[in-house]
Amino acid sequence: MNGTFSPTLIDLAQEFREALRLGVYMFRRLDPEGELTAAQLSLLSMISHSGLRVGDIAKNLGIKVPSATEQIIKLERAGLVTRQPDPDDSRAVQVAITESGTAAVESANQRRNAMVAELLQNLSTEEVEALAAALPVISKINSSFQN
Amino acid sequence: MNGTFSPTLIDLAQEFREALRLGVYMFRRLDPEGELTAAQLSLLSMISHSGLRVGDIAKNLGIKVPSATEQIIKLERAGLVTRQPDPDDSRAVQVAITESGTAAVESANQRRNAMVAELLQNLSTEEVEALAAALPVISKINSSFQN
DNA sequence: CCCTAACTATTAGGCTACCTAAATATGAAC
DNA sequence: GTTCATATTTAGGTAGCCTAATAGTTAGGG
Repeated sequence: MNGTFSPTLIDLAQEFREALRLGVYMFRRLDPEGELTAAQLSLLSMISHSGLRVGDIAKNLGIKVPSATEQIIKLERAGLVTRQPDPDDSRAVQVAITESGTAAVESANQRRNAMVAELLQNLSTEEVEALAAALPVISKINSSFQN
Repeated sequence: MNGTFSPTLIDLAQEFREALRLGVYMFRRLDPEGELTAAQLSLLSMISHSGLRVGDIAKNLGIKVPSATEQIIKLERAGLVTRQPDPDDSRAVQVAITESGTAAVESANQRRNAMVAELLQNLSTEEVEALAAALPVISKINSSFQN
């Protein structure tokens, strides 16, 4: 399964892989003195419009259910989400964001977006355009990865 | 510090941040039944051409020195790198890859690049080009993040 | 010289965010 | 009304970071 791909594609793959690695570090650093960790912000953002069941949260985040439970319990202790049995299926648990959760998301999002925007400011117009054009592609790649 | 950026830049920042989050999961999944973890592969790839000191490795990976030491010790135990005092400066430690380390890097790189290449195959020519154009930009952003 | 300050790496201890396997409880189907 | 499937939690483990403290080495100034 190795000669199957063109050399240029393999090169791009390697470069993409390295970019992913760098991205992991950038994402982590985007969590300064923050009230919310990056993972918590992702979870909260997801349920900010409507509550979801634990399993759905895990699926959307691309993590296993116990990992989602763990995060949710932490957020519940912090008063940022509530957990209530799903009225339609008492096996399931509905997770909803609280007012203070919403406030935390907004402030964290603002601060982080400002941080990122500051980094993006150092780019040339062409670089910004190149980045903007590629982001949907990255999102597409991720979808196809999920299976 | 919030009205400082143009709305489009803020939007891009948000989109970029989400792409980073997706990237974190993709990167993690890129580590199947592998002999090497993603972090180990990055480290080994870095020293595959010439040995480096622990501090340089940490710097290049964007992690702190103790974290690099930890990884290096694991790799040494696995027989993939050697550690020797730097002849020019006995405070420092030269880390070099072993033959079996080189073999591990090659096989892991091949398998992972093939995995990524498979994902990239589903993209159109334009999408591939967009991605290729953006990767250097991402790398640049990361550098400016390092300070 | 030697003493102090600067540097390099390691050790110790801690944390986040994942994971798998097993337990619990509810729902569904025959 | 068992039995099988589904949803979540609990328990225990791991990777990969971090900071603070320690030990050894080098370099510079008096």
